[in-house]
Amino acid sequence: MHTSSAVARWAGLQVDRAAQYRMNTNNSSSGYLATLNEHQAEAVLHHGPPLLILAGAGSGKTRVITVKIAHLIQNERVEPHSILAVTFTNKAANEMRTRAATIEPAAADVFIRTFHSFGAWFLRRNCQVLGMPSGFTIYDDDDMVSLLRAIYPDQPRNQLAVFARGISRAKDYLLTPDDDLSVISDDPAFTDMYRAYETRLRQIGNADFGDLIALPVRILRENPEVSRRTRDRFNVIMVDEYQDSNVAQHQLLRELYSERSYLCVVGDDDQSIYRFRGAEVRNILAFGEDFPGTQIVRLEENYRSTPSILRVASSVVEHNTGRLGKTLWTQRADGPLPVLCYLEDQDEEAAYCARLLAPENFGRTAILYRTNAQSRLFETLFLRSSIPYRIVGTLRFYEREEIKDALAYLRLIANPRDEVSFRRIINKPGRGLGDSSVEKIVAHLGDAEGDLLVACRLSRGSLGKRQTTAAAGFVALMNELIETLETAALPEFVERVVEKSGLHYFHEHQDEVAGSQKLENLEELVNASSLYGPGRAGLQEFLESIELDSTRQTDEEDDPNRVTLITMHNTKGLEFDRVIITGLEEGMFPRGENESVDELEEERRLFYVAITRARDELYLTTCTDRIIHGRHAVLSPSRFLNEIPTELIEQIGRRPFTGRNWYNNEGRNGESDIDPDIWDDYGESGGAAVSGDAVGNFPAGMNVYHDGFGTGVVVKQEWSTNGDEVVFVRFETGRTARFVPRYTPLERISVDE
DNA sequence: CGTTCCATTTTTTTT
DNA sequence: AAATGGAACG
Repeated sequence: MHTSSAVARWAGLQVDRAAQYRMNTNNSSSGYLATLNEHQAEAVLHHGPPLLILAGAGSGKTRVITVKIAHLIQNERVEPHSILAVTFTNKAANEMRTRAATIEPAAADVFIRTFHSFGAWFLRRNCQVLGMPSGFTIYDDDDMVSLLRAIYPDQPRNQLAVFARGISRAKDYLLTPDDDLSVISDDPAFTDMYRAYETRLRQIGNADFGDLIALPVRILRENPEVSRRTRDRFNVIMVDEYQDSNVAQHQLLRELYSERSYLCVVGDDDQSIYRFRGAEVRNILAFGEDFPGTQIVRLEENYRSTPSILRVASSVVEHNTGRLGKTLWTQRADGPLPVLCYLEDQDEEAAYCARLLAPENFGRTAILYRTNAQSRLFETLFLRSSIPYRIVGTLRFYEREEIKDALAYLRLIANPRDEVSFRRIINKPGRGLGDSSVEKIVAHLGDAEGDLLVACRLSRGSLGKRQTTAAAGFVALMNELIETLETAALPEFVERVVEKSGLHYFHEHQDEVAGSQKLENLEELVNASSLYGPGRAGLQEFLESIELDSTRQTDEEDDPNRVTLITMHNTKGLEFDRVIITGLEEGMFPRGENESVDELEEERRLFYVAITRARDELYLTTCTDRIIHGRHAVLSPSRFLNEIPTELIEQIGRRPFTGRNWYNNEGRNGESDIDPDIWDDYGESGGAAVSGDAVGNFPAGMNVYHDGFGTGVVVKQEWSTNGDEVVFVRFETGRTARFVPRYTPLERISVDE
C-alpha cells in the first residue's frame, strides 16, 4: 500500500536477482543499478564528499536510499550497524527498514530511526554527563502545558499553550533562556517562563521533544570523548526529507559528521511543509556552506504521476518564489484530466466522494484534507454506507483520556519525580485529594528530592486526617504496583495497574452510563504492552515507543481494500492511484485569514505535496457552505484553484462568483464579510431598529425561508445607498446573514405558533 | 471537597 | 461541535 506497485514489483524482482548474485557471484548490486536511471545511479554510486540529492516528488528517492544502503553493505563493505539512516516520521522509518531489508537482508542491522528516536536513544546512554537520570520519560506538547500550569496555576490554559509553543520553537533553534529570545516571543515574561519551565523539567528529570535533539547537541559539543565515540560509531549518515529539518537537527548532524564519515541527505525544497515546527528550508538551500565540498545530484524524472497531474502540480508551485526550481518530467502516457468539483456543502462533498468509490477502488483511493477534524463527516457517511476506510495518523489512540490516565500511572512508576503525571492521577479516580491537598504535597518536594511518593509521606502533618489517609493509601498502592513491576510480566503488570488504580472500576461504570468503550481501550493498552519485556527496562521501552509514536501501531485486520482518510501532512512520502483533495476553500486551505507570504507559500507547498501523491486520477473539491465551530460559514474557492489554468482541469458544477456570493453580496470596501457579532446585537434588541420610515417587502420581525439556510426571522431592515432593500436575517441555525432580496431568493412565510 | 452547569473560546499541520 | 474555565451548589 505504501509502496507503488511499480516499485514493489521492482523490489520483488530484485530479491530474486540479488539471491542469484549471492549464489553465483560475490555479492554485487550491479543488478540494481541496471534499473536505475542515470542520476539515480550516480547518487547510489557516489562516495567521498557530502552528497545532497535534490529529489522531486515521485522521483524514486526512497528507492535510491534503500539501494544505496544495499550497495554500501555489499560493495563498499560498510558494516550495517555503522550506517545511520534518519527519517522524520515513524512511518517513513518503517517503510525504509522494510524496503532496505527486502533488497539486502543484512540491512536489518542498519540504524534506521527518526530524528527524535535517535535523540532518545543517544540521550538514554549519555545523559549521565548532564546529571540526568536515564529513566526519563518524554513529555509531549500536552505535558508541557500541564507542567507550565503547575508552575503558573493562574494562567489560562490557552495562554500557556502559546508559551509552550514558544519554548518548543526556542528549542528547535537551540535557544536557551540565556539567549536572545526576541525572535521567538516579544512577551517580556517569556524568558522567565522558559527558565522556570526548564528548571522544573530538569528537577523532574524528564525530557520534552525539543530536548531529544537539543540535549544531544549539547552533550556532543561539551564532551569530546562522547563526541569521538559517536562519530566513530557511524561511518555513514543518511537523512531523508531534509527540507523539514530544523536548526537543532541540522546542528546535530554537524556534530555527528566528521571528515571520515560519509554524509548523504535527500530533500525537496518544494515539499517543505513543517516550517511551523521550526523546519528551515535554509538548511537545504545552504547545505553546501555548512558541509564544504558538497556535491549535488538532481532527480527530476517522475515515476509516479501522469503528465496531466504533474502539469497541475507545477502550475501551482510555480507561484512560489524563493525555490531552487526544478522541472519534473515523466515518460508516462497522458491520463485523464484532473477534476475540480464545486459543491454546495460538506455533506455533498462527502456524498460526492462516496459516489467516486466502488469496491474495486477502495484500496486505491485516498481522501485528503487539511485538518483532522474534517475526517468526521467522511467517517460518519462511510460507516452508514458500509464503505471500508482507514484513518491514518489522526487516531491518536494514546491521547484518549483513559489511556493517558493509565499511562500517567505507568510513568509515575517509571519516574517517581514525574509531577505532571502525579497531578494527573493523584485524584483520578477520586480519593478526596483536591487542589489544595496537592499543593500541600507538592510543597514538600524540596525535602523529598523531588520524589512525589516521599512528598506524600512528608506531608502527613500538613494534611487533614482524611487526606492523610488517602495519601497514605495512594503511596501504598504505588509501592504495591512497583513490586508487581519487578515480579510480573509487563502486560500482567499493566493490567494490575489498570485494575488496582481503580481506573478499571471507574470506567466500567462510565461505560455503562455513557455507552463508551473505554474499558476496551484499556484492554488494548494491556495488549500493546505484551511486545515488551518485564521490569523497568521493559516499561521504559514501552513508554518510549508510545511517546515517540502516538498513533496506534496495531496493524489489526489489515484489509488493504479500504479507503484512506488522511491529512495532507501525513501523506508525505506516500502515493495512491486516486487522490481526492477536499475542503479547498479560502479559510480552510489556505488556512487562516491574514497569513504572511511565507505561511501562504508553505500552504501552497502542502497543496503541491497533496497533488503529487496521485498516480492516475486526481479530484479536487470545494464547498460554498461549511459548518465551522458549529456555525455556517460562506466560503469562496481556494485561491490555489485560481492558479490552475482552466485548460488543465475539468470543472464540474457551478463556480460561485469570485470572492463573494449571491446571498452575501455587495461587500463594503471590498470586504465581503460582516462581523456576525454586530447582527447578534440586533437580534438581542428584538430586531426593532429600523432606520427611516419606509416599509419594504421584508420588515423586521417577518419570518422568511431561504433555500440554503432554512427558516429565519428578519432582525433588521434598511436601505442601501442605491435604494436597494437590505435585510438581516437570523436563522434557526443561529447564523445571521445579510441579504439584498432583489438578488436573493428569499421567501416570506407565516409561522403557526 | 467535588460535582455540575453555564458561558466562552477555538492556529492547524507532527515529532 | 467540543472543550475549557469559572461560578454556584451540594
